Parts: sequence; structure tokens; C-alpha cells
Amino acid sequence: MDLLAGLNPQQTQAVTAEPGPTLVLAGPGSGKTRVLTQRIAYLINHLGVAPYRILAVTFTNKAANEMKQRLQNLLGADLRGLTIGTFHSIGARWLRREAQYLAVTRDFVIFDTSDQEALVKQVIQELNLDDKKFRPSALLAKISHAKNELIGPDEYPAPTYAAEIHKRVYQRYQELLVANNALDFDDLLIYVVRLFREHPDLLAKYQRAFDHVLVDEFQDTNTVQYALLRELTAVRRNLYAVGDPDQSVYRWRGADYRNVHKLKEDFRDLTTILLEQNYRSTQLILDAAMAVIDKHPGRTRKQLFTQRRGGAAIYVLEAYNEDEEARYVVDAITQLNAEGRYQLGDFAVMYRTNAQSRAVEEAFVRARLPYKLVGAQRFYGRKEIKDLLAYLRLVHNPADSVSLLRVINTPARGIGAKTLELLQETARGAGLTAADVVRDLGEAGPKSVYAPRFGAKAAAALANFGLMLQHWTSARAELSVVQLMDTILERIGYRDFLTDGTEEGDERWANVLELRGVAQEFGEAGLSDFLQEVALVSDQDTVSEEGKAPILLTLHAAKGLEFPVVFIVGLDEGVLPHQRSFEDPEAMHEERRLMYVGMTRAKDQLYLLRAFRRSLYGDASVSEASRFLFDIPDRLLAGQKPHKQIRASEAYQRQTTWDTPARGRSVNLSGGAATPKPSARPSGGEARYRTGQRVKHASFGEGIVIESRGRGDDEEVTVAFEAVGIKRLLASAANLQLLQG
DNA sequence: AAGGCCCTTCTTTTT
DNA sequence: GAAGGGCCTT
Repeated sequence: MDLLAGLNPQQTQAVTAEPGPTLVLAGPGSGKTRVLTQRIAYLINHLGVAPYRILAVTFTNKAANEMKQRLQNLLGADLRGLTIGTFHSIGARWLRREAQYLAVTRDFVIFDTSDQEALVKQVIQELNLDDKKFRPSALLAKISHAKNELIGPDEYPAPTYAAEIHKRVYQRYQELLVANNALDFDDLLIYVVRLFREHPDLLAKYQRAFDHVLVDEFQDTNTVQYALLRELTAVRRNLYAVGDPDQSVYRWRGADYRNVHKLKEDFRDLTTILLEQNYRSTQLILDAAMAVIDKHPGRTRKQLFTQRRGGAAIYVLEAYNEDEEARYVVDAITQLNAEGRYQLGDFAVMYRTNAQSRAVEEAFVRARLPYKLVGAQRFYGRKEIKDLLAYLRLVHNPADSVSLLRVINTPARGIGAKTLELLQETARGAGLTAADVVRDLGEAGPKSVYAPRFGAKAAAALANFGLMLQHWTSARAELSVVQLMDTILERIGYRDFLTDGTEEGDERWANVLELRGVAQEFGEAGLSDFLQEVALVSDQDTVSEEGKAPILLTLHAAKGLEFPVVFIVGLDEGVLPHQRSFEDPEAMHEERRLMYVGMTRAKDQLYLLRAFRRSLYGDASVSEASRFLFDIPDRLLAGQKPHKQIRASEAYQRQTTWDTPARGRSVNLSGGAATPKPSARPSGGEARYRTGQRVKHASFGEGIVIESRGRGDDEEVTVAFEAVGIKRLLASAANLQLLQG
């Protein structure tokens, strides 16, 4: 079979590049995954490299699985030891293999963010810190940052008092991780690097093992990941990196797209190949996306092009609020679907923050349209799921005190805060884990040396839990993950505990069953593998390929995906770009890249939506159109072109030339003949106020009507007052006096 | 010990 | 506008 058939010249160049350090800068939709897999196939088939001498690293399990799948199709045969996986899963695998060198055993568990927080809270208590002044999340950020710079707890610089506190927290946190036989996400990477630095023989072994190392999404690597790659490839120098700095959106997680530049410095003979031909979007969408990203300072310009000339204009829609914004989306989907041009699975709705999904979901539910929400965090973050996983983790690794504390009284067993404090104290005093103590109480009953420390009732409750735990840990070897899960569920009466007759209760139990399904799919693999798998799933892993319903997801989760029709909602200053990026130019650049990523997901049609009024933390405020909207040339846009909001005082002076597009005018959504506006203005009596009218309010003074809309039988009027700014009023209550009209 | 109520705080994005 | 923490009652 001809591996190179159907590749364009740049792709061919990338696939057949001479061994040696190579950087492929791949624009969106340029066939990056294809190049990466063909490259591996090329190494095996044409250069005769043994598959087990190849290491391919990705960021998500989904990307890894996709590559495996494609290679299987390409090469037919089994992949005979080819290593493909995420940075974290490969790290975990190697660390289990080399656990003899570590302070933890090979059964270590992986602590996720909430476990980390629980641990830090414990530290805050132990060190008697003011929990108002030291927030777990802030402390964890410090720790993670230090870890990513390969700074250990004892090397942590402490020039100030605050830094001294951080250092102590870091030290104790790390001790507790070891005591729990646990690693956090960062540890999965830094332990490998440290191991390599401390044991040159180990490093040499891994350097020898892999002739070729390939990395996907190279722009998302952080300092540790880059160090790992560099050390691994220091001898053979066959590092093949694929990435796109324009799509770097994980800075907040330590990713540094400047690693792309570092690569050029560290490997002076680096071959760089640019992939600019796009096989996804229309030229119009590419032009719009390039217009946005070209405003990004200090980047290498790429000229993306496609054979797909022209294309439908990008629709800009300005809604009154997020509910109407969501309704626009639903209406457009309904319409395009009814016209038969697109299946429901062809649509995607993207947003900056997860909180924005609520309004969209509600609109879908109201329209009785199905939808799929992406977010593993959401599933694995649920209480019932975390609880059940904590039981499994505890059985797997009884040293895991975070899990023990989580489940020891869930469902309630009469073990309260006092008892738990005493339990921890007892364990610490005896140099044991809490699990050891409860198991002894269970086995020896009242004769246990620990029994006298507790009240009779508490001791009995603890003993009971200890017996259960003992039973599970000894039964564990003979049971599959599903069987163990069933045993636990049955024993603790979890179903009855979760289902309380409400719909939510049923949903909770359904979630448990879903996790059970995951375990079932996992088959015969061990508990350890199962726990690792669920600890390392990403949001992007949960996007199923053949969708039957529109998909709702964050812009981050959308990276790497494509859809015929894309809606990006919340194009408001403060949302995208996010408020938190206003002060920091680097963060602002990342918002721009995020916008670029979102836009380039669209194959045929792109809708950009914003809401004039948006609620944040409960109450609403007026927002301005995102700066990114203004970067797109007008000629590429249709619908309501963005306009700068006019301040109340300015509006007052410019009333005669007011140019707000009337909300509610007919918008042609599908690009065909004019069609009725998707959502009719709520019917009601004739509106009393119109945009541009001058009105007077008893206490706010004079102003101009920005907008008026029906609300039940009443009318909601938004007025820009000269003295007090923009206010929203109910016509019936405000008693506005019409000054002209 | 447990459950209910009110208060605060907060949200970016996720391996 | 949700979720967690603190404080109250049973």
C-alpha cells in the first residue's frame, strides 16, 4: 500500500522527513493526526524501525486511541509493543514499573484536584493556619507551580513569611501524599524526571528503549514535559514534535508554547515543516479566523488556505440576554435541521465557561431537542461517583486516608467529626493508617487496644466499618472490578441511600450504574488499571464520534474536534475574553487563541452570538461586544454586525443618530431566502416605548430608551439615564414620562 | 450525630 | 445561583 497517496507536498515532506529533530507546525484542519500516524507507519514500513522502539505521546486518551486505531487500519498487523499514551498515563506506567525507587508502592493511587484539596485542608488544620487567609486552591497553585519548575519542598525559596508558610504546607502536603501512597497529577511527571536525574542507568535504559519519540500538541507541553522529552531523546535525537502555537490554550496549567522556540534552540539542526493547507473549513471561515489570530503579537504568520472557496457568511447575533441567545441557537438548529441540510449531530455549541451551559441546556429542553453535554469532570466530579470510587480506592490502597474519610460515614453510620478526629489522632500516635486502626477494631472487637479510646457506640461503629473493609480487601483478589463494586454497593445499601423518591435520586443511581458500565467494559483488567483509567480521563475523551445530537462543550474541550455547524456563545467582554485576562496581556493572548480554536472548528457555518445583558453570580449587568468580533472584517459577516456600546451620557447627546440595530428585526439565519425571525417577541399589547425615545424618571432623571421588550403583560424598558447610567425598569412600575416620540 | 437553614464565596479553562 | 461552611435544632 502506498503510504503517501493523497498527501500534499508539505504533508509528504513531514511524513518522510529524515530522522532527527523535527518540528511540524500544523495549522488547524491541516491533517495533523494523519501526518503523525503516517509518520509512525513510515518509520515502521519504510525505515524498518521496530514498533516497540517507538514512543508516541499525546495529551488525551482520545487522541492516543484514535492514533492506535488508525495505525491498526494502516498496518493491519498488531502494533507489537508500540507505546502510545498520554504523558500522565505513560508516567504512571513507568513509575509503577520502577516503584522500587520510589517512596510509594506500585499500588499508588492518583489524587485528583479534589483529593488534593482535601489533603491541603488537612494540612491547614494541622498547621493551625487561618483558613480565611490561606485558601486550599491558592496553596495548591503555588505547589503545582513549584513542582512544574522541578522545585522540591525543601528547595522551595522562602524569602518572606508568606513564602515560608507555603513551603511548610508544601512539605507537609508531600509527606501526606507519600503516607497516603498517592501521587498527584504533577507527580506523575516530575517523579519520572527526578528518577532519570538520580539514576542515570534508568535514563539510559529508557533512552535506549526508544529510537523515536513523537509528540502531539507540542505547544501544550509544560516545563516538566519538555524536560522529559529532551532527556529521553538526548542521545538519539529523534524527537518529532507536532503542534501549533496558535492553538496553545493551557497556559494556566503550566503549558508554555515558547517550548516551540526552545526546541529550536536546543536542537540547532531542527527541521521545521509548515502545514498550511486546510481540509476542514471554508475559505471564508479561515479568513475570519486568521483575521482574529493575526492580531496576536509576536507570532509566525501562517497563511491558511483551502480548496473550499467561499462559503456562507459568519452570522453574528446579538440577543437580549443569555436565554434569548440560547433560543437563537436552538431555533437556528431546528431550522437548519428541518431544511434537511444538517443532521442534529452536525451541530456544536461552544462556550468559555461551563456555567454558560445552563442557559443553553434549558433552551434545548424547552424545545424538546436532544443534546449531549461534554464534561468528564462533571461525571467524575459527582458525589455518588466520587464516593463509590473512594470505596474502590480504599480497598485497593487502604493507606488512602482521603478516601477513607470520605466514605467512612457515607451512608451515615454514626461516625461523627469527634470520632474521626480521635481516629486520626490514634492512628498518628500509633504510626499506623486510619484503615489499620479500624481493621484492628473490627477483628479484635472490644479487645482491641484501641477500643478504650472510643466510646462504646463509636468503637462499635468503627469496628463494623473495619470488618467490611477487611472483608473487601481479602475478597478483592478473586473478584472482578464489577463484582467488587456490586459487593460494596450491596453491603452498604447504596441504592436505597441514593434513591429518595425524587428524580435526582434516580439520576444519582443511574450515574452509579453508568460507572458500573464503565467497569464492565473494562472487563478483566485489574482494579489498579481501572482506577488509573478513571483518574486520567479528560473531557475530550468523552466526546463520542458518531453523535446523534448537538453537542455542548467548552472551547477548551472543543480543541481537536470539527463540526459542520458551530455556534460560539457569550462573545462579550468579560466572558470571551474572560474578565480574569484583562490585567494580564499573556492571558489576553490566550483568550484570542481560544477564540481562534473555536472558530476553526467549523467546517461550513459559524455563528457568533452575544448577549446584551448577562448575569454573573446571579445578578445581571450590561455587557459590551467582545473585542474579537471587531477583528473580523465586516465583509465576512452577516446578521447583526457588532457595534460599540455607547455610554449613557454619549447616548444622550447622540440620540438623533442612534444606530442600535433593533433587536427583533428579521434575521436570515440560513443564508437562503429571508425567513421569519427565530423567536418572535413575546406577544402582548402594543409596546409603549421604543428604542431612541427620550423619557424622564422621577428619581433617575432624563434618559433614552435603549430597548423595550414585552414581559408577560408588562413591558421591560432599558433606559440609558444621563445621570445614573443604564437601568432596566418595568413600565408599569417605573412611571416613565415620555418627552418626545 | 444528623439534618436543616442561612451565610459567604465564587468560577475560567482540566491532565 | 450553587455549593460549601458554620450554626442551629432535634
